[in-house]
Amino acid sequence: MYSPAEQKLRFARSKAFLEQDASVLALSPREKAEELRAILQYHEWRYYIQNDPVLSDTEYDLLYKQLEALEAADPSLITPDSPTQRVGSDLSSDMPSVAHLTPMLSLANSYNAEDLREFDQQVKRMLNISDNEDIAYAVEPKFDGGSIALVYENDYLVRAATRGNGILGEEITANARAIRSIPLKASFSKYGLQKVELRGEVLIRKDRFEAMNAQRAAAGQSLFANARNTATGGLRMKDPREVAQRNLDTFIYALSYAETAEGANGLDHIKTHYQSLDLLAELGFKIPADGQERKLCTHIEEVIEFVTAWETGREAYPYEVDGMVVKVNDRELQERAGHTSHHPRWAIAYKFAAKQATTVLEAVEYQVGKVGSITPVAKVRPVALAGVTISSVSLHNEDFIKEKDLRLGDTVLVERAGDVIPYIVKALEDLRDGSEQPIVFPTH
DNA sequence: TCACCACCAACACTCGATGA
DNA sequence: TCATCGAGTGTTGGTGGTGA
Repeated sequence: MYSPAEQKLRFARSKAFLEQDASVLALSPREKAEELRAILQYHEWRYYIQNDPVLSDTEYDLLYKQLEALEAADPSLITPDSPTQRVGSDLSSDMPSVAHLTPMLSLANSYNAEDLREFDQQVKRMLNISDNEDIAYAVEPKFDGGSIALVYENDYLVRAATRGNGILGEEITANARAIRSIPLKASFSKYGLQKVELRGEVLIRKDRFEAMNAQRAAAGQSLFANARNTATGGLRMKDPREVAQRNLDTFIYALSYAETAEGANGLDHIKTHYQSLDLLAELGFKIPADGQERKLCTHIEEVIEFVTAWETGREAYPYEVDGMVVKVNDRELQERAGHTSHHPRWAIAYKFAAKQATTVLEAVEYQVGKVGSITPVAKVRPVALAGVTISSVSLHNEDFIKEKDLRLGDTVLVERAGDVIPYIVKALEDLRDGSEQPIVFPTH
C-alpha cells in the first residue's frame, strides 16, 4: 500500500504541518488540502488497518482540524474521499432494501478433523480429482461480527449493505463511511476494474469493547452485553456520528464481484482466492495477515494442523473468532464446484468447540407456533454463557426430550450452538438424587 | 423519560417435499 | 437412499418508534 519511502515522507510532512514550518506556509490552500488529505489517509491506514499508529490522537485531531478549516473556507476543496467526509450530519430514519450483486450465502459447517477430511474427499469427488492428488486451501479466521457488502464504482465507495436474507440487504452506506478501516476510495481502476463488490465482517476489537464499556460504566450508562451485538447494533444506528464513536473495524474476506470498464467479468484474470486477498490488501483494505492469521495450505492435513493451532490460541487473538473458514484456493475449481442455494460447495466453516455451562432445568413450557405446532421450551436457571444470559432453551419436540432423557430438576449441560442458539447437550445423570420429575408432553 | 413492542442481526435445528 | 431445499421453529441483544 505505502512503500517505506512514502511512509517516511508522509510522517515527515505530518510533522511539518503540525509545526507549520516554512514549506507548509508556502503552499496554496488547495495544495495544503491535498497534502493534508493524503497525510490523514495514511494515518488512518496505520491506525485502523495496520494497528500501528505513529501519531497521537491529539496530533491527528490537529491535522484533521486544519483540513476541516481549509474545506470550510473553500468548499470546492472537498473531495468524496476526504477523511472529513466520513461522518455526515444527516440522520437516516429508513434503511431501504438493496439487492446484492451476487447472493451472500452461508457456509456449511464442520466440527472436527474427520469432517474436514470428508469435505476434502467430497470436493475431490465433485471435481473428479484422484485421492492421491492434493487441493490447495486458503484458511482464514471466521470473524464473529456482522456481515457487510461494499460496492465500489470508479474507485469510490458508493454503497454498503447488511447481509439481510442473502439476496436483499439493508442499505447502510452512511454508517459504513463512518468506519475508518473501510477506505472511501480504492484504486481498483489500476487493475482495470470499474465496479466491484466486497464481502467483509464488521466487529469490535476486544480491548476497544472493554474500554467502551468502562467509559459507559463511568458515565452511568448501561453496559453492552457482548461485542458482536454491539457491532451489529451499531450498523443500524440512525446517526453516523454515533457509529464513528463505536470504533468499529471491518475485515474484508472476499472479492465477490468485479466488472471491467468494458462490462466483462473482472474476476477472470484473478486465478486464486489468495491473489484476490493480496490485491485487496494492496488497495488498503484490512485483511488477515498472511502466515499468522491466514494461510495457504497445500493439502487438507496442513489445514487441520493450522486450524488446530488457531483453536488453541484463539483467546489471545484481539478479535472474537468462532472458527475458521476453509476455501478451495483455485477460482476455476471453485467455479466447477458451484454452490447450493445455501452455501458454496468449495468452502466450509470449521467451528471451534462451543463454550459450555451447567444449569438446572426448572420447567418446560409449550409454545404454539404460527401454524399450530407445539414446541416444548425449557426454562432453565439463568446462566451466563459466552456473553449472554441463557434462561430459555428450545427442546424441539417430544423425541428430543426422550432421546436425552431430560427430567425436571436435572442439572444440564448447555452450550450456544454456533455461538448463538442455546442448546441442551445432555443431562448430567451422575448428579441426580431421585427428586427429578418426568416431563409430560401434552396429549393431542 | 421510561417501558414496551417490532424488527433486525447472529445462526441451529427439524421436518416434509423433491429430485437425482 | 441421499442430498438438497425451503419453511418454520427457536434465543438473546441492540436499535428505533410509539405511547403513557
